[in-house]
Amino acid sequence: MKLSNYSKIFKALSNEQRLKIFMMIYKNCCAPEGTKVGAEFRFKDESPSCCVKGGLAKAFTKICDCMALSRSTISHHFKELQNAGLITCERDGQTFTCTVNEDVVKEIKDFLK
Amino acid sequence: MKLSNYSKIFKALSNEQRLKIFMMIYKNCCAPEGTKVGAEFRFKDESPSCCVKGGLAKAFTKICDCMALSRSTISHHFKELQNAGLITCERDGQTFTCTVNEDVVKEIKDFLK
DNA sequence: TCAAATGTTCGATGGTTGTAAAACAATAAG
DNA sequence: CTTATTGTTTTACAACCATCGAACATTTGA
Repeated sequence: MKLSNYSKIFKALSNEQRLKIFMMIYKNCCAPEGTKVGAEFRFKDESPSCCVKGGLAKAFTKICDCMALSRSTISHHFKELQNAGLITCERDGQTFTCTVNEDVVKEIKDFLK
Repeated sequence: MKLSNYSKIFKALSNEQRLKIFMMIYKNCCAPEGTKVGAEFRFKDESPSCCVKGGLAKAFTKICDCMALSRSTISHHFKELQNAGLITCERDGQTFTCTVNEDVVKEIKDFLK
């Protein structure tokens, strides 16, 4: 991966609100089976461990319920995260499903040796 | 570490030029003994493996020689990296020595589980 | 059919950022 | 002593960014 690509990823994570959005998705999708998600990144009215492998349903709505940002802003942040390659979103009718691109996360960790 | 702290670190790495500066220091200071530094992050007229544990001397000048940026801009970028806690710089007379805060780097990796 | 909900797109706006030039202070070299 | 080198600070400016509200298209529910 090129350097500019890494900086693009870091830029996507450089805004605190957007980082929170990413971490909520990340922690709820990518933690090892049975891991408890810390309070900081837990969705509303959701049990402490709700790790959903293979796509988080209703991601947009769930995030909206947790954050004091307008829907248009949240939509924008999702776009940025997609654009950086960190997540993939699919919308089928009213079902907005979101996946973390774990290989990209791994590349960041490898980049920092 | 607080979420805002992580976003601050990612912001410091979100600019491509600044990321390059950081990586040049990082790869030349923190690689395991004997590691060859890739061409991308090698200083000018320096051997492929020049890993300097415990502080890189003349970091500022070396970076200046590698990049097409004004000295004031590079100074600014160093400040940002320091401000994010990624590096520590010390100036004694004409000797500008620079160290990577490896524990901070480790925290980022841990953050991404 | 009508209303509510879900996400997107657009336009505006205030704030932040990357960059350079110039002036500077401190040190080193001739 | 004078000049060159190093790095900082200040100022300025164009580009970019985060945010919102409004208008919108789609889909679901009543």
